[in-house]
Formats: sequence, C-alpha cells, structure tokens
Amino acid sequence: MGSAIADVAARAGVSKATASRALSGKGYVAEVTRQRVVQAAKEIGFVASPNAASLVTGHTKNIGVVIPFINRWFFGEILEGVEEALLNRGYDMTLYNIHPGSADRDRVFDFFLARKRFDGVIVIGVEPTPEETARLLRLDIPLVSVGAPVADVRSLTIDDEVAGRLATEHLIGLGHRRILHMGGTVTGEGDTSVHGRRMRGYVSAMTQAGLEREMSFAQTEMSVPGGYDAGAHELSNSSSRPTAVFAACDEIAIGVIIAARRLGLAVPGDLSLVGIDGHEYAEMFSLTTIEQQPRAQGQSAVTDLLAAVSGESLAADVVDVPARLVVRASTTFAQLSADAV
Amino acid sequence: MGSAIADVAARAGVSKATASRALSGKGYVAEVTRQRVVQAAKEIGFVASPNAASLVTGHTKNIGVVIPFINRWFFGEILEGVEEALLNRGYDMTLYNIHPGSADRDRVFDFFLARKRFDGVIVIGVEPTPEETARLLRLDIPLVSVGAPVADVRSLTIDDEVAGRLATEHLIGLGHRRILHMGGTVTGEGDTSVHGRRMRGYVSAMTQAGLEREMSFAQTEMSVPGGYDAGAHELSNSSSRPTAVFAACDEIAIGVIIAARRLGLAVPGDLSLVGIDGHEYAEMFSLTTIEQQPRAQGQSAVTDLLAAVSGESLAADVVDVPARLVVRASTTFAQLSADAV
DNA sequence: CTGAAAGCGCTAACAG
DNA sequence: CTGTTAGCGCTTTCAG
Repeated sequence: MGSAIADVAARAGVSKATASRALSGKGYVAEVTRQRVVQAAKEIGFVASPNAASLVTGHTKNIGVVIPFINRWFFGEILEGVEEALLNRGYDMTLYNIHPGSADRDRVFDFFLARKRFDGVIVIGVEPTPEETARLLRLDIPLVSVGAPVADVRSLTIDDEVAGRLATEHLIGLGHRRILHMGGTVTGEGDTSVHGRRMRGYVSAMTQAGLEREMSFAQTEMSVPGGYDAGAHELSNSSSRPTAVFAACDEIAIGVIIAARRLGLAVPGDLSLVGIDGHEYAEMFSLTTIEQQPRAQGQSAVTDLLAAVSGESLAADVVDVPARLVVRASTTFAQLSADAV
Repeated sequence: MGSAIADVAARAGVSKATASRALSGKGYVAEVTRQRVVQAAKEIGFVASPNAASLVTGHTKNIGVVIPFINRWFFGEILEGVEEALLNRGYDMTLYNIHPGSADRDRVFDFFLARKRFDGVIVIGVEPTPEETARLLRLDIPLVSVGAPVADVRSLTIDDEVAGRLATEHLIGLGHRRILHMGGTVTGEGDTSVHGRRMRGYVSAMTQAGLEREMSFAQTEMSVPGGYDAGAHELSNSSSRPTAVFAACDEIAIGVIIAARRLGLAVPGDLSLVGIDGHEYAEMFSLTTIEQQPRAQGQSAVTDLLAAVSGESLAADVVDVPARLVVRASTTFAQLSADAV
C-alpha cells in the first residue's frame, strides 16, 4: 500500500535510481540486480505512482475523451474500441460526456482538459468551436477528432456528403421517386454539421436525378424515439406517404421501422429505408446500410493519436474515408436479412 | 501553457505559498491579495496541475470505474449517471471496460487500479473475486459496487430474488400458468450470480403457486440477439409454447418481442412478457417492467463513494433497494403503452 | 496575514 | 553498470 520505490530499493539493497531503472527497463542494469529489484517489488506489492512519474517525465499515460453520448449505440461502439486500444497500450481513458447544449461544455474545455493531465485528447462526434480548438491546441498535446472534421485538427471522418449521395442514389436506383429525408435540424449550422453535409448529398443526388420537386425533409432528433415520432407522423397519410426514406442515422431508421410496422406497413415492401452509421442494429432489423466501420475508425484514431504522442509525423491533416455501400449478410438474423431492401 | 504557480506568484508579486492559498481557498489570504492572484492566474491562463497537487495532498480527484460493457443500454445508463455526478463534483472518471472472460481483467485489477491514481473505485455489474476485492481494499481507498453485492464492500443493488419473485407473481396474477423463464446460465455460479438470484425468485413464486410442474427455463445470453435466438426457438412450436415469459433482463425481453412478432404473435396478447432492469426501452416496446432505477442508483453510488472519500461514515454496508413493480405510462409512446400487459 | 523551506514519489543527468 | 544530486509543480508546516 504505502510502498514507495525507496522501499523497494532498500529491500533490494540498491539506490532508488537503480530500482527505477530496473523497474522501468530504461537504462543499464545488471540482469542479477534487475531480478533482485523486481523480486523485491513483487514482495511488497509495489506499483509505481504514475502521478509522481509524470511530474518529471511530462507524460501521463492518460488520454482524455470527449463524447456527446455514452448510451447511444454508435458512440458506445466507438468508445469500446477506443478504450480497448488505449488499454492495450497501457493508457488510461478519462471520459467526459458533454450533452449537446450543456453548460458542462465550458467547464470541460476550460478546466478539466486544461490541467496537464492528458497526453492527448480525442473528441468524438463533437465539433469544437474555433476558440475551443485553439485552447486545446495551446496545451501542446495531440488532438484528434473522430466523426467530425475540425479545422487544423487531425480528423477521422467519412465523407458525409458522399455518404448522403450514395444512400439517396441507392434508393433512386431502386426506382423510388418520393424519397423523404429524415435528419437533424435544417437550419442553424446546416453547412458544417454532420447532418448538414449528409443532407447536401441527398439534395445533390435528387437534383441530379431531376427529382427536385419530390424532395421532402422531416426534422428529427438523432435517436430511436425521434425516428419513431417523425415516422409516425410522416407515414400516417397513405396518399402523401413517401415510398422510401433516407434516414440520417440508423437510430432514426430503427424508429421509423417501428412506426411503420405499427401502421401495418411492410419494411421493406411498402417502404424502403436506408440509414447511415451502424451495422449491428442494421443487421438486427435487416436494414441496408451505409457503413463507416466505427470501431475500426476509433482504433485508427487512437493509433494515430499515440503516433502523435510519440512524436511521429502525420501524413495528412484530414482523412476522408469514402463511404461504402454495404448490404450486410447477417448470420444470427439470417431469416430477417433475406428480405433486405 | 507552460505556466506554473510560480509564474502566477511572480506576476501577482507574492510567494508561491500565498498564490496557492489564494487559488485553493485554503488558509488565510487578504481579500485584495486574493483578487490580485486570481487576476494574474486568469491573465496567463493558469490551471493547477492536479498531478503535482495530488503528490502532496494524496487526493487525485479521479475515480476509477470498472464495467463489463459500455455499449449495452443498462450499463450505458449507469455510466452516464456516474459520469455526470462525478463531473458535477469536480472528479474525473477513468473507465475500464472488462469484457467477461477477458484477460484484461487481471491487468486492470493488478496494475491499472493499483497505482494510487484514484480516490475511489466503482465496480459496476462486476463481481470481484475475493482476491480482487482484497487487493482493492488494500489500496485503502473507498470501493463501491453497483448492481452486484460484494462481501465486505459497500454495495448498491436491488434484491434480485425479490425482483424475480415479483415478476413471476405478476404473471401468475394475470392468470398465466405456463411461464417460461429466460436468463443466463443455469449451472455454474448459480447461487451467487445476478441471474441465479433472479431465478430463485422465479422458482419460489412458481412453487408457492403450486406450479412446479409448469416451470421451464431457457438459457440465454443477456442481450437482444440472445433473447431473439432463444425466443425464436422457444416460441416456434405453437402447442408447447408458453403463454408468458419472464425475461431476466429487458434486453432479452426485447429480443423475445422481435422473435414473437416475427412469428406473428401479438405481445401482449398471445404472449405476456416481463423483464427486469430497464425503463426506456421498456417504454418504447411497451413492456411491463420491474424497475430498479439504474440512474438514480448510479448517482447514489457516487454520492456514497464521495462521502467515503471525505471520511464520512456510511450507514450500512449493503443497501437492498426493494424491487418495485412499475407499469410505466409512456408519454412519447402513449399509443404503444395503451395495450401494456 | 505572508514567506521560506521542506518534501510528496519519481526520473534524469552526471559522475564515478 | 551504479549511486548521488537535482528537481518536476504543488501544498504545507512553521516562523515571522
């Protein structure tokens, strides 16, 4: 418990410095000495205090992660990937959950992240303001963004506009014309937000196909209940009902499916549906999905971040993983998948 | 960036000691002096390094959290509650995701948690072995368990046996006799595991109602796909089909619903269903649920933990929140709720 | 009320 | 290869 490296040194009959070298593996130590030190450490259950170490080395072996939701599938998936990658490399993950519009946001950026406690920061699905970005960069530690492109910051994202276009073109290719788009807010940060970009893809695909007049949009919270509410509303009128829906994320899509079934509509059949983001729920409900492989992304983000921590240069400032259209063959839910769109 | 408290002190024309007192609010400082220091700190954007501080105070303002899953609704819900409560009190949350059966488990308990980095540890839905518990207690920092009772450790749980009994009695009260129980493993740690206790409640309720011969059990992974698979199997034969299912957790219950609808069964109607654990998904799918208010629980855990950190005594060693039978009136999904079991 | 000095536990030169 | 000496940035006696 209260054991310090001095205790280990005393017990092994060496100096603190030698004990430190033996335990950390840095610097020359005779093999016999090393073993004696290691043995002594084990005997008294010594584990080095990273706080004391970081005070002198400047490295904390701790990464700060900022995320808007923990309990939403997409974010949870990334989080699990990030945590695993970090743990494998001996890093701690300190998590900050900033709900959109929360007052905590300032405290996290101005106080919690500013305290030299982290070797790096990962922001997931959060677009820091220019001021926030500047503040973080001033800390002089690597900063990585996942899921949202941030100016001056190494970002790992899909090309949301391409994804939106592909999704829409897929539905157009199936012969649909009345294609409703459901997603976040229309107004506001429409140009730079994730949803804004996806919507641009929708608009461009519809326009290119000469379907400007068929475009319609329903604003929705990016969640299952959001999709349900909007779906229940948009699909209730059988004459004005769209034949296809492009949902800005899978959680919306799942909500729409529930609403559609509630109304006695077959999906697919009476309604075709495409969502962006997921794959597991998508499998479960046999959606056709545009996948961005969130887990792999999370891991890449970590890999890159750690590369940055150790001083390696980064090849590019922004990586755009092209969205890919993937129709998943489910195993567990094979019978559900048979009737995929 | 590289600003230390010495810089603040110099700028304010005081000593480091005074600057420290002014900034931390501990010890006597003339109001004028204090303001001057605060002002100087703000000007150069000084934020104290908690690592350096903890070296001398012994407090890290950091809590370690161990959890088996991040991306499952129940755990995500608790995690959000814990994070929020911690953040509000100025604490960091460092998260370790230990999948059941993972080799990481030892590393986390023996190394990561052993490094004097935390003021306290919260284990959620994990039952530490006696050795692990002993190791943690030897750290001399508060330890709290959420969701699983741990010997010698302050634990916040529901009474799983009572919950299982209530759930079963509820179904019996509706007139059901063929009540299937779906949950984790039958064998193994049947007595001490969460599921083992819930099953005991089922058995006791069935026995008391003279329904021993009607008891049946299906083993299932505690997840939506697990519930789906088992449901698809158990419900396929229309002659041997149960009229009610008691699912050990809501995620299983959701899987069963999907399977049931797939088979053309109405839920409720052809099948009654009760799950334990959730409320939001339950609302969504109009389940009758036995609720344990996970978020409130998480917050209590934190409150208690922090009380322990600051030296206050704890009233009891184990708190059993009695399970309550709650039929939730959904607002968003009012129309779905109308036909609740 | 304020400053000087000591030291938390560790690692990094630098001599030996 | 090993020990000695300095701190990392902060808080805390203890005198003034």
